[in-house]
Amino acid sequence: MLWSKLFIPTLREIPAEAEVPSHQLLLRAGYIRQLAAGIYSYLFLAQRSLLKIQQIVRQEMDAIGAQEVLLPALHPAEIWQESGRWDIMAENMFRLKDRFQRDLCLGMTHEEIAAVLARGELRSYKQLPQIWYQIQTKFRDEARPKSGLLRVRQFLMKDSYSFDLDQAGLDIAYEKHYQAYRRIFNRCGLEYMAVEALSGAMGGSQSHEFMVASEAGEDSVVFCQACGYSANLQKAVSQPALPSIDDPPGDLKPEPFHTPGRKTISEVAGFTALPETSQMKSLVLMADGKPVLVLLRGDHQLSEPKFAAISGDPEFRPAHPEEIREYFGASAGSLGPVGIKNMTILADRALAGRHNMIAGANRDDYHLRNVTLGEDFEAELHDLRQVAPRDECLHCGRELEIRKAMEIGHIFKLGYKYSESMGLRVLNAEGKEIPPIMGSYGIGIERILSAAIELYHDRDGMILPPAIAPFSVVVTPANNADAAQMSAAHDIYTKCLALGLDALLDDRDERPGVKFKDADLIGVPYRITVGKKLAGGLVELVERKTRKTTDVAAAEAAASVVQLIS
RNA sequence: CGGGCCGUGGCGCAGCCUGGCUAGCGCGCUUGCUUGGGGUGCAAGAGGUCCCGGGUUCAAAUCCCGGCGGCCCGACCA
Repeated sequence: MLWSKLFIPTLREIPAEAEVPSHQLLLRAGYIRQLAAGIYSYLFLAQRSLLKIQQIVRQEMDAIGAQEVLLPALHPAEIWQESGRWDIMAENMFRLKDRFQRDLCLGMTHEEIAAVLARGELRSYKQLPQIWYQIQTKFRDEARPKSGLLRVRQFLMKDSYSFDLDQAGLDIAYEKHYQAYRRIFNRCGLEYMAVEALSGAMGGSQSHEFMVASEAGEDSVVFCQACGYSANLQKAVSQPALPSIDDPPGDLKPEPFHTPGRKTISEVAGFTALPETSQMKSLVLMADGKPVLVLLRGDHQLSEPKFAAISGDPEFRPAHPEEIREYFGASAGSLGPVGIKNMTILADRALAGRHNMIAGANRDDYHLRNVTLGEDFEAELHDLRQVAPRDECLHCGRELEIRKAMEIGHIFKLGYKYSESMGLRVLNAEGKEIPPIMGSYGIGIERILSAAIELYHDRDGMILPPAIAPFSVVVTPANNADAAQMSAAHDIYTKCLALGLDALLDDRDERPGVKFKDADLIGVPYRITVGKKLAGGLVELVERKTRKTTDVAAAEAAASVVQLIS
């Protein structure tokens, strides 16, 4: 295509609202424009790149036998009420009414719709397994859209749904997706990790997230360089770093002492001259309307997802001050497990085997020393803590690393949640009605582009992997006034097209500097510069990523690019 | 939902605190000349409901009240 005819509105300056690199560059390079918070128009370059990504996704989904469909984006409320998610999705779902005042919503995901389609059509085990996928616009009324295309209210998702006769079948569908996702992200040129993840509001048993390490990400991943263990911080497990000092020996009895005004762990640690690892942290949470006392080592943080899973109440909340006073007779800051009989006590495993620790005395401004789990009080032991820096890998002992990351894909073994709630049934070989088992698998299309930009850019612009760049090569005559250069550039451009390259001819009547800057900005992987060396029959082949420049014969230029890309 | 910042030609900003002439600068845009290997130089132009509504005042971009919108932090997040 001829650049002079295209609408590629590049900006010299960074729009004030853009913070993260991908957002800044998408705006500057003329890929996107904002319509409202979390809602963007995709201009020519973005659309071109997104179509390439979608094509890769399609090819790999087709390769595992998945069938492309297109489900509605507009859903009647009843479907979501059946699964119970009409309420669960709360404010995150866009809702509207039709002219008859019937409730509708815009689809934020499609488990329900896929299940409804399946229950109307699937009758026999002979029709299984099935994998249906679509690439479609999703709508989510995010509390806080941010970071350009990273968290938006309308976006493209490849989502697929598998239906199998039994667990073994689901395992196969899951593994197929896992491998297909690896191929997709590899082909898109991304460096990524597949990590263990929580299922969240999706429900289900097993789940992996595909993550790209980036400071712009909103998640944290924990991983082990030695054995390859990796998990979302929400789910990760670890061996905690040892306490800073040994516990006092002996079987000592709890003993109250005055701690005026010392409420936080660090205040009590300072006051007692004992490290935070010697303190017992007491949290009071309300789960299913009942109080639960949670105990952690002083330096540890509660993992809210783990507590939600253990308590069975995803809607749990911290107890209010009045409730704490009612149950403990003291305020937060002086709470502890000794003498507490009126509620469940959960203790983190890091407290097992510890002796003579410091805990609140359930009397304002008093704490107890010499508190020992199993002797002075009883508690259920669970993994309740969030992995912290310096923790060790549970599998191999190596120190774990924690990094910020962005999610680009997520796969779930759903189990029977939707088949049962939505009444999906097929006859098995024995003629008995059974619910199929489901899986659900998603890829954020725009996030692949955003992640690639976050990973690969420099101060001049994007450095897109060739597979997802809007163009593979740009042919740039340095001087439009030079008829020989222009004509040679045209020839090379035509040859590129003939060889199947996505080529762009920068025929704009601009100074060479402008053309070079723009080419760098929009991230075209290769540039063929037709300039003064043409007199000697040579042109320059420049690799965007390395800036490496090679002189090649004008007649060979197009073929050289083909060679580099394949 | 809590906290913070911000709305002034297409973009980046100044002016506002301390109200006052015709709202200014850089970039971009148009035209002409010039230049032609990393955002060329010169000249002449076009382009603004100062987010919206109300109030105070002789006078409001500026002060006050109320909205709307955008960004960031936190909470939330399949």
